[in-house]
Amino acid sequence: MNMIHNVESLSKSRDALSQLLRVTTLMSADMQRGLGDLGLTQSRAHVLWELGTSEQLTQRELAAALSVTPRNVTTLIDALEGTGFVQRTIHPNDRRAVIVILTNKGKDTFSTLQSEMTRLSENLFGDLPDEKIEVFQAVLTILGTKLTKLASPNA
Amino acid sequence: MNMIHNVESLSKSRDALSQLLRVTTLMSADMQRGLGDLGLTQSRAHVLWELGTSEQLTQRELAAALSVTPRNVTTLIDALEGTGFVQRTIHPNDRRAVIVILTNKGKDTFSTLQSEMTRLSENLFGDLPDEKIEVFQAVLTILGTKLTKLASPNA
DNA sequence: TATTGTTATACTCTATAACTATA
DNA sequence: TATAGTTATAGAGTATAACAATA
Repeated sequence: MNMIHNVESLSKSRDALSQLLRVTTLMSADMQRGLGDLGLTQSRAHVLWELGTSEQLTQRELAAALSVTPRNVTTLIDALEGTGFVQRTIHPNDRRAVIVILTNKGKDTFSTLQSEMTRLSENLFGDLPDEKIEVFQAVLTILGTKLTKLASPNA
Repeated sequence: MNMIHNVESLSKSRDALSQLLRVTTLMSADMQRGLGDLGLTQSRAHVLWELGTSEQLTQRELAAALSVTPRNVTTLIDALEGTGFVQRTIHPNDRRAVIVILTNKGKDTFSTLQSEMTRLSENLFGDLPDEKIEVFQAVLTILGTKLTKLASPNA
């Protein structure tokens, strides 16, 4: 397959990656602004998102879901509990474990996050023709597969 | 334009955004692994990238290029100087200013970063047909424009 | 003996405010 | 008076290691 060593192909790939990184940066900045208005950081919003999706989780489960250490979860839950988004409750069967649940404020904020995600997605993709979105998503799926393999080469 | 309020369109946009975020996360993790092997963090790699692209910059210019405070640049340059990637030099005309340049190690590492970027881009896009890449990039360009407008609504 | 979460400690990125040296 | 960079201070995310309580 000679194409791979073609100069034009090289810069095409480079351009695509550069632009993907640029959009990534812009999107991250935009989301960070929005989260700040809600009194959240990205890490704390991740916690809220997991809890909103799963209803309730132990800190251990949160650590796994977020791919961070249990110690880190302690910090995040301390902060989210201090600002009233979540609440620690005792596990009915295992007195070592802590179950974290959303407060009413946490639930409301999770709803807002969902709405904001929808709003942003419509803002970004709502006026694009279906065919383009489909190709865009197809490419993203391929990239996701490749990146997942890069993350765990044994898989 | 009724399409925007069509349920199918809504979930299509949501799916596209979700997948974009997923790829973003995977890519960030992959790059962070690679940078760690080089003894760099993402922030420090950004500094190296700017210096590699511009040859030399004052700390003030770096702060502007990275969109961080001058104080933050001090921290980053302290760290990069301590690990041998960059060197502070005096400004010939302005004794208040510090010009930061890459050491030989810094130059070598910048070359490695460039190679790694090319390698990753080929890995991700090298075997995709041109038409798909073109649509993918076209969509990214549109997203970039919209996100830029979101960042500065007055523009 | 293994697991859950915490205390202890440390590194990194980031910011604002006050200050020094220079323009 | 304005600018470049630093010291002082602080908040936030992250990690490892040691430890307590519980399984």
